[in-house]
Amino acid sequence: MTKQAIEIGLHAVIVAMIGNEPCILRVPGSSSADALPSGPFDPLQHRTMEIGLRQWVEEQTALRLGYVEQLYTFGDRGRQRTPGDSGPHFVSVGYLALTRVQPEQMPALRRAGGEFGSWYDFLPWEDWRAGRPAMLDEFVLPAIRQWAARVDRSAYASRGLQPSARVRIAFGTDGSHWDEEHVLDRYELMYSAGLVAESVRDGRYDAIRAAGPTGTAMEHDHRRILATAMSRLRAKLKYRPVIFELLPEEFTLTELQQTVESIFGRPVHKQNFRRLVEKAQLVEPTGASSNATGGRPAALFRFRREVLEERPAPGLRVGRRA
Amino acid sequence: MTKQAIEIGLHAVIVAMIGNEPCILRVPGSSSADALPSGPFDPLQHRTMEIGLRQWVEEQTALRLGYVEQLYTFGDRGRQRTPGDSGPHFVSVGYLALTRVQPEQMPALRRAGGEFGSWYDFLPWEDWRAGRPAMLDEFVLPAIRQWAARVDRSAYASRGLQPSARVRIAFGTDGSHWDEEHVLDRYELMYSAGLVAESVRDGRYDAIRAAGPTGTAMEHDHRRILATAMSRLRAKLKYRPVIFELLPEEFTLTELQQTVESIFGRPVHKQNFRRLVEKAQLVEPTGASSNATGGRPAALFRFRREVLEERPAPGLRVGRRA
DNA sequence: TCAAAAGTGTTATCCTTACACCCATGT
DNA sequence: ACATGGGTGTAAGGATAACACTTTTGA
Repeated sequence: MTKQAIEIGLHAVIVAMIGNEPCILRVPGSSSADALPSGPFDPLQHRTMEIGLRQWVEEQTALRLGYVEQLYTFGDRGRQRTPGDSGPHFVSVGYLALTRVQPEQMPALRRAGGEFGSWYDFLPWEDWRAGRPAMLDEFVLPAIRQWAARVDRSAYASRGLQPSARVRIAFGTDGSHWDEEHVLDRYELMYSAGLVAESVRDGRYDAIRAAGPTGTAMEHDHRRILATAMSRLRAKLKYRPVIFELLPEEFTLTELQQTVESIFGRPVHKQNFRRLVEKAQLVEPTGASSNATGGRPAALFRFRREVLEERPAPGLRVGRRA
Repeated sequence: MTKQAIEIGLHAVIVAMIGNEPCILRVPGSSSADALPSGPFDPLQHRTMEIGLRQWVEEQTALRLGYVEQLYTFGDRGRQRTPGDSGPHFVSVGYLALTRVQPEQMPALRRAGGEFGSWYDFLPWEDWRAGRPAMLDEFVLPAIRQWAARVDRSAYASRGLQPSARVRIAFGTDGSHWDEEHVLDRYELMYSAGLVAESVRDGRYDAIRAAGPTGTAMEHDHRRILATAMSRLRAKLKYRPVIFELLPEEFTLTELQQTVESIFGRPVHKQNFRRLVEKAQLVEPTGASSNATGGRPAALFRFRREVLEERPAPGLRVGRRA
């Protein structure tokens, strides 16, 4: 066993709702691109990686993290492109973390270099709340189909599905439907097809057409980690009540629905959503109501923590279509 | 950033069917306990950890791995208990891998030190194929309930669910049903309650009653990694056709059903299972039939690889009950 | 002819989806 | 009164779960 000087980096996708927008904390990267907040893991100081992560995030940002979940560990040599191959090597562990932000926390964050921005700035094609994004048909799909047709049956496609089949499933074309959980597949296909700035930067031979409105780039593979986090969170919502980690203590049903819609990136059906919430006994009325929005006042609810003890998989299994 | 000499270990839960038993490859550990096969990750040699894993497994065992999936990364200092706190530290990455074994491969494996054994040797309470295991009511549940009652409302239970609620959900008592996917929760509760040999070995203060038929112990936290792998595989089967990685090219529907039952550790309903397989168009008849079992000959089928291109989540969504 | 396993047909129930209308408040 | 968002009832269709019997072979 050759002993390598390996360093472990922890990268966090820290999600919070700001207004109606699902946002992530971003920091300036060492190049000009944005980066995810990250820190080292020192096994001398912290018993587990999650404890280490919580500590440096809370120290540097004063945010209290709620739900935290490990996403994936990348050991790629290509990740950190040091020219030549000696020197330390990196392994990075991605984490998803949910939190709440008060407006008064923002200036302190900004002084520390961080800032919350909509996650759809980075992956704009994932936002279907106002309908199917035009960029898909105008730019992404034509380009990616062309790429897929070119590499189908090439060495690249030797193992597993043909690229064009992967495109069909990931992007919901030709009879498949758009599945909001396939965020990572879509990002990876776009990367392979040279449709995001990162593929050009990484010098992939396929990167020949990176131009177009394909979102803000990030350092290293941080946008990939973000895509992983979105996939996981969108999936998780359906069987765990983590959505309440993003909401205030009290909220209206419409706020709950809008938060779900923001995360899923698509509208959901109002009546069915409410029936679902009611049947799952996820919330209880506080008795109070809110007239903040300028129509009929809405009843306020709170999360019924007891469901955790009552039901095996208390999530929001919202249906496919709005 | 303090630079630590950290080593990355890759640990593999390599699953294959032998007869009707789901088996994992086990190797002798450095103490007397069994261990999972593992190897170092050297970023100089391998571009990604998965490539590294495939290579040393294939070199050492001559097994060709099919589906491979990363499970979880542990960075615990407590894992490798070097007395004192200097020296190298370890991070271990767990993997699930599926393969097929021919009988003629077994002697070579054994010479290399490895051997396949039923995964239920390690987690016997997970096997409900012949009905609810008696050990649950005779030993596990009384002991674990006693532990839960004792630590409820103690510091241990400060965050999240009360231990007794966790027990209720994980073990399906008091109105909950047994969910075959909760393998990891059950193992972790048993570890905390001191019901497996590992908790005694690790010197946990709760480890006071480790005695009883709670399966073969493993080195370090390998049994925990196995539990993670079982959870993931049982969940995965429901939406990805990975079961076919464990079956021969041609198989009867009963063999398919028995393989699913072995992995899930419970019987499934025959007619509904067949209807499910048919509706999902997962298999096609080869035309041939097999009279190996001593009754009416069974038609042989093969996996229809095309489903991968046709359906978004082609798995075996078998129902809850037999 | 009987044991052993393969293979099928039907129904009740629940869940999902889709539909459109009434209600309470502020301006 | 009207605009704005809050809030509900109902029915069709499909999926799930439960039921028991017939068929084909080898011994």
